[in-house]
Amino acid sequence: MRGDRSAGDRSAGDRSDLDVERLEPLPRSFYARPVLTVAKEMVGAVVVHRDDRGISAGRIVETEAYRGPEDQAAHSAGGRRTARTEVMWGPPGHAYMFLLYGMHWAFNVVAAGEGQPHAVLVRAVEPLPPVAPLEQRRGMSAKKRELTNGPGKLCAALGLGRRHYGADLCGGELYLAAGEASRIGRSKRINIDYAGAWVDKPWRFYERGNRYVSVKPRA
DNA sequence: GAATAGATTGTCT
DNA sequence: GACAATCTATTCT
Repeated sequence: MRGDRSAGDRSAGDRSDLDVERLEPLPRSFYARPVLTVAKEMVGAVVVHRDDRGISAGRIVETEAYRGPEDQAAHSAGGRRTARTEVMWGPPGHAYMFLLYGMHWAFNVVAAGEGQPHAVLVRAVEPLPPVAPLEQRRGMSAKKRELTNGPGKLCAALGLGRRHYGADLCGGELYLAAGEASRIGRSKRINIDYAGAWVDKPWRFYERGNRYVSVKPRA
């Protein structure tokens, strides 16, 4: 007798009643704040992307803040300003895309103010309906947590890549919409062993108990 | 479930 | 020419 489900049975991860078509972009003022604040408040927000496959969306469940030039883990560490990092030095509310390990794209949001090269990495999202476009791009079912539980995986699923470098998130095909999260956890950032003393900063934020969080947080 | 190796390319030295 | 804010398949237990 499965398949029969009352409202009270609905699991916390079921967002089937959320209508992504009606979500409005967050204003630039959301991004023009300290990067740690933006990173924390992005948990629960929704990434919306429209292209010729239709609409694709995911609810953010994990982020990391990068705060150059002092943060040795950031690509803007030490004041580094090149063609790749240029968008981080500009106004907030734009997309910073970069290629990882020669294969996977990662999606970041530029935060704080112009001249402050700060950004927030989106590490994991929870798929939102319609899930068909995400399943097609990844070649797997939305029932699997592997669909979007990592920076490279979510970009592949949502159709994000190099053409989104520098995209304005306040009025375009790609934006963030407001959303709530309860029980936000905090931990060290992932895979930044090269960053010296900055390795230990608790600048990773995630929704506790959400099955799409990329790795089990260490206590 | 945990550990390991291999893939593959833009960016910077 | 080295290396990277990773993912996947495979091989263990």
